[in-house]
Amino acid sequence: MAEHAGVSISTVSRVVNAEKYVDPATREKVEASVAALGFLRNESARTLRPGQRTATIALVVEDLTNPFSAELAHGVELVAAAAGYVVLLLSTGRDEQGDRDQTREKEIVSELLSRRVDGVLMVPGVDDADGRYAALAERTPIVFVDRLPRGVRGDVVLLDNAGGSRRLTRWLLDRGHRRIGYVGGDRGSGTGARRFSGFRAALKAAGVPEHRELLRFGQHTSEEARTATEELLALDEPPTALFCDNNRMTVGALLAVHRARADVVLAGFDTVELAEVLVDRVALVTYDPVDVGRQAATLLFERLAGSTVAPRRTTVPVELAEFGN
Amino acid sequence: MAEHAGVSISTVSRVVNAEKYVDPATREKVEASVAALGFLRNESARTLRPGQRTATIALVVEDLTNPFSAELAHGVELVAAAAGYVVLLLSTGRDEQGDRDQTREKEIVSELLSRRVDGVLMVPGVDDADGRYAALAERTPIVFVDRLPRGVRGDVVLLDNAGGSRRLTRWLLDRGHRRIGYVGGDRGSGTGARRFSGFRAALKAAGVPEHRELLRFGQHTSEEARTATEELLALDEPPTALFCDNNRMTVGALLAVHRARADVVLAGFDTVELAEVLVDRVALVTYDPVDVGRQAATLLFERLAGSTVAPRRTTVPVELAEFGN
DNA sequence: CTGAAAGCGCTTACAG
DNA sequence: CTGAAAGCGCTTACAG
Repeated sequence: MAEHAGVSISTVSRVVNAEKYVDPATREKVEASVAALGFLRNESARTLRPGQRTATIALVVEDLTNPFSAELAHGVELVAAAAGYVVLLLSTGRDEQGDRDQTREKEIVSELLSRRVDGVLMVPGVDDADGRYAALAERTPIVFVDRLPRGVRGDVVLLDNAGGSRRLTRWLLDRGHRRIGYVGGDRGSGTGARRFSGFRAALKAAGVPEHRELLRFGQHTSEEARTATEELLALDEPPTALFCDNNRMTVGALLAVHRARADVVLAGFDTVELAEVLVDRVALVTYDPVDVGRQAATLLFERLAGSTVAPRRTTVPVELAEFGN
Repeated sequence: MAEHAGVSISTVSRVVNAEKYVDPATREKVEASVAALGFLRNESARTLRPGQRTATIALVVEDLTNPFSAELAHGVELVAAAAGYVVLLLSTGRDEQGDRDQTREKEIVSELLSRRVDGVLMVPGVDDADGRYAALAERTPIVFVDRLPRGVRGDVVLLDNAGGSRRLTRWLLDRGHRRIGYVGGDRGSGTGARRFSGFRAALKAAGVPEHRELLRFGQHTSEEARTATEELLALDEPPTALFCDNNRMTVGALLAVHRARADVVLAGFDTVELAEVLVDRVALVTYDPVDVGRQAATLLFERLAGSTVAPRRTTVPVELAEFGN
């Protein structure tokens, strides 16, 4: 490359980096050679120098087949691309029990550290018992999304899970429902726990007793949710309304209610396409996952720009959308 | 690191790379230091050496908010992770006309080349007029997904678009439909063109004339598809069935048909959750995008393992699923 | 405005 | 089995 242009490699570097103080004629010569040879600077070599960035951020999610993760990733990618960064995508997956695979998470942490990514966006597991996130956070700016694991400091972008659930539950209570079924996923996970606590808080505030036989946790797929809903509907005293704590649950419940032609009102967390045309009355708590990704990435880039303010917590508001005739 | 362990950096390298011919005692010493210091090899430095890989592949899609892309990415990630590789995710986006943004695509190609990714998986635009893919393909193994752009050689994983459309159309014809509306996206794009050609082929084979007034192209969102469907249903002689050429189209058509309570049978390409409970009768051509990603990644890793056979073409079969009472 | 030289953190022949 | 040394492709003071 340098020989082809008849200059030193320092000069090539200066041209490629668009530095000032290069003679226009020299610049032209070099640019001609760059074009002729299809020269593209080796990023690994550039990165090697201390103080140089990889211009790479990583996004760690559980599973991209969940639309939340996919849209989140899209929001992140938009911001990253605009900043000239590139996104490394890693999924943690789940083990047989539906928990986070800790081995895989540790592997991911090492990978990110080895590759010297400039920053990390992560939908974390609920706790950080072994300090794996802390070890990462010590060396790399990190923004957590959707939950802040116990035992780590870091910026975090949260959804208003409890608040959304409270509003959704109140919506049902306002319509006179007292026997509300709960179709839920993981009760232990941060998200599920917060949504359930919002549900309970609303009942308590209204002085409405809980019906333990109407609570179904542990469903992971819409199929499981459908079965759980069918069981609820088959009770001697079935619920008059259902609270679904995420989109999988809502889909399953919709199927069950629709097929049973049951007269049940639905309230669900997350957007579900076509939900509103399936049952007579439904309310959904929604938010824009793309925007969550955008916000989280923006926080991260503020850190990369040098911000050293105390860990920040942003809560993305949720909307209650009511459908039905 | 080397000093901490009291050995040379060569020895550290040997231990970290799990090479043989290291004295067990030395190995232990080094491993202790690695643990104590939290040492993690700098991947950029390793990569710099000629012949070394980045252990990175890139996936280029248009837009991750489309479930097809997201599930594809998941399949890719599974295979990559199993091989110890990491996935760089890049989206091309679309410009105002709904076309691929060529500037962004060129940017992506440079990025991939600069970063010396070991391989690329790409859902490409339809043509390669300026040879941007060819320039990439010359230096990097590449597998195209869903379409092979004109003017490039490369492995490719295709869907049976024309075949699926043919079957779907035949399904409608077998049920006596002769006036079939077509709700389509981009007619020019490889995918859309193939699906439409399958539709036409089936009509022709059955000796059924085309009704030009029943063809609606150019819809990009489900909202636009809904409007187009409403127009079709409002015709003096409306169609008795609708062919929807992708999931966005099917969603829009479902909404329109459902709200108009129209007596229309639907046939659609791609999976649409809950579709079957919305209308009385519907057939969908489906396939597993996760598996498409898995297959494409597998082809790529075969290339990375040294395969030099001629460009291969895989076609992922599609299923016809029939719903309704 | 430009070049020679050091050095980033590794891997890998080459000796020993 | 281990170390000294070269070299990967860059960037960046340092001279000039």
